[in-house]
Amino acid sequence: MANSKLYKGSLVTIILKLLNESDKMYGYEITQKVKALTKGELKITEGALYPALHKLEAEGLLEVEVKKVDNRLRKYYKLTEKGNKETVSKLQELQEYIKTMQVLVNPKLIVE
Amino acid sequence: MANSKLYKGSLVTIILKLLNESDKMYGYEITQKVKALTKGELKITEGALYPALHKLEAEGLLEVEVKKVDNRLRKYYKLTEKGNKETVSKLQELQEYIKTMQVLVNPKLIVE
DNA sequence: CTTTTATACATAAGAATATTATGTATATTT
DNA sequence: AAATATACATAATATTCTTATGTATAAAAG
Repeated sequence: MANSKLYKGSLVTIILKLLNESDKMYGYEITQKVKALTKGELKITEGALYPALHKLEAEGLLEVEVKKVDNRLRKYYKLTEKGNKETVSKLQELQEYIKTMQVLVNPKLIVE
Repeated sequence: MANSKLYKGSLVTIILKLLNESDKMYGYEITQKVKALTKGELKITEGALYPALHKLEAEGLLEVEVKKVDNRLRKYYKLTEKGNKETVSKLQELQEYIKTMQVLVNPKLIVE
């Protein structure tokens, strides 16, 4: 997941936001979408993604629908109502994080 | 360290940048400085800070000078030359991270 | 004047998150 | 025919942090 350790902790935010836009997505699709959007800068590994999806489902933030396409399984995930709320919350946290880090790293600027 | 998991991975960047500005600081001073700059939003825990400082020292990014002030020990840390270079690198990574996350989270905006 | 809070270090046990490696299976491209 | 892409999954390990605990001195509060 990129050369930077900063991405640690960001995966759930990314998953939720992508599902928030695309209505429903399957795991492999998420990895490809992230790769494309970031021009290869960020690669979601399967060992991180699938356990994360399972956890979000167990928490009731995602619901699954299994489909067979071209004789292969796809597990489509979509946000529940709870998942939508959590998405908003996670995006706010991201904005807070960015603001706080800019204060720490550019202490001479006042960031509104 | 705040309510958000996003800070995971950011501690080294914070430490290096603060030392880059203040010439030398001791551990407790770092915790107080971060608390003050972020108005209490971010609190560096000792269980995270001290091992991180020891690791940075072991890697040759920091050097230590022990002083006794008011009959109490202080371990002053300052950046080595290698530490200065790493600071620049970590700050670039932070800017990259923020840019990438904004692409993922605001895919309709083009971020330069 | 005694207890609490602040200063200042440290480490160990455990939780959380991700990497790396491995496995299964089908479809497509070389 | 072999390699790559699609699509899922998990186990072992690494990394980072939280929580809890420990030591010790100084200052503030009751």
